[in-house]
Amino acid sequence: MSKKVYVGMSGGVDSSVTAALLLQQGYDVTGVYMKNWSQDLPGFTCPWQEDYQDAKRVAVQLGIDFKMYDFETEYRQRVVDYMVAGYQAGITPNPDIMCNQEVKFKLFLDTALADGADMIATGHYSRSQDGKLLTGIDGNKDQSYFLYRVTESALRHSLMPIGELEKPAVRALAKELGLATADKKDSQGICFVGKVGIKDFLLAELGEQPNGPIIDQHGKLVGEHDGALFYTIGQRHGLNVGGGLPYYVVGKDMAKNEVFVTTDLQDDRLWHRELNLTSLHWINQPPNEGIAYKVRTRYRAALVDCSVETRDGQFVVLLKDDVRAITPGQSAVLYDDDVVVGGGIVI
RNA sequence: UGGGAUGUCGCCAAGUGGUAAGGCACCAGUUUUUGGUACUGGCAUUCGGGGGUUCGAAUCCCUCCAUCCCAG
Repeated sequence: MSKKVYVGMSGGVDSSVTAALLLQQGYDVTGVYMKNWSQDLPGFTCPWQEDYQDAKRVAVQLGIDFKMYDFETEYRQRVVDYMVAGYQAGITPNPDIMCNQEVKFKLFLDTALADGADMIATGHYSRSQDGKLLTGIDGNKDQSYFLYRVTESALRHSLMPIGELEKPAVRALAKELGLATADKKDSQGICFVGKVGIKDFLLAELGEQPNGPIIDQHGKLVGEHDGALFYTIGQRHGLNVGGGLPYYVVGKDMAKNEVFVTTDLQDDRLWHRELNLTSLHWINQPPNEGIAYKVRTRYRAALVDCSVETRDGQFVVLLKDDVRAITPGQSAVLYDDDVVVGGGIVI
């Protein structure tokens, strides 16, 4: 009897093709739409119903079973609240990483298994092999960065067939199969952000924030911000201060509600050669000191040569090159060739 | 109150008689399953106000206003 796979179908092309491929490969496929968010926001109408319809349409085309899991409550608690709390604390969290850790590869997996599935599958550009997480073949789309917090056991129950393909091939396949989502524009990870903008979202969640000073590299007051928590390291726009060169955020003092900026691209505060990580997560084995790895400090950023060590009980990544705008709350992911070792959150 | 300097888009800033550079910010779009970055495009009929000279002025003259600095 063929294996029963539950495919997370978001209503996008990637997960549509994922389902189609698994079907071709002989799996007993069931499509599942995860309803994680449905709330409209000021100036934003949540498209979840359309997405649901698109996913269902593809399922019908493929002739597979289809169902919906409602994870709104959990998504709200484990992803959105986490994100909002992070911003309030002055850091810049990555909600999509949390979504994969908590929702897709925990809640969805557990629910699917309890429902009778043998495996789950997602439309990530990444590969899951023997409990290991590998980069996607398409170096341009590789999404393994978002998945470093997934566990080995979850990977053993997960399939990511799209990871073997390049994006154009996925599109072509969707077209060839005549899938309803073939020409659909790529969607965002979190439906409401990207469309609404993180600042507007936080404003809706937290309300107006107290204004505070924007201070440049000479200690000079150059402007006023409308809430330090809205700004992140390396950010250039949104400060509303001009005059010659662009200003980049290099730091914040949440207690004093101050934002520090610089016009000097060589400013020490903008470049780092070391990363201190917390909330470490290793998929199979922890990395070894003295071995060369590569690290990625933000999605789609270039991989940087590095090594690791523990110093005074603190896990440290030593970079071979300076990296710009290292941001607390963001994740650093270690790679050993095309294998994702794991990573942690920047302090 | 004397003496000096300056006033060009929200900010910085070219332009000293020939019909308003550029940068920042901002806005729009592209890239992107976080935030951010980057890229592309848009953005002063007008040069502190009012007179005058001239075919023609932000650029010359007069005057008023504002700001800054040094004196006191």
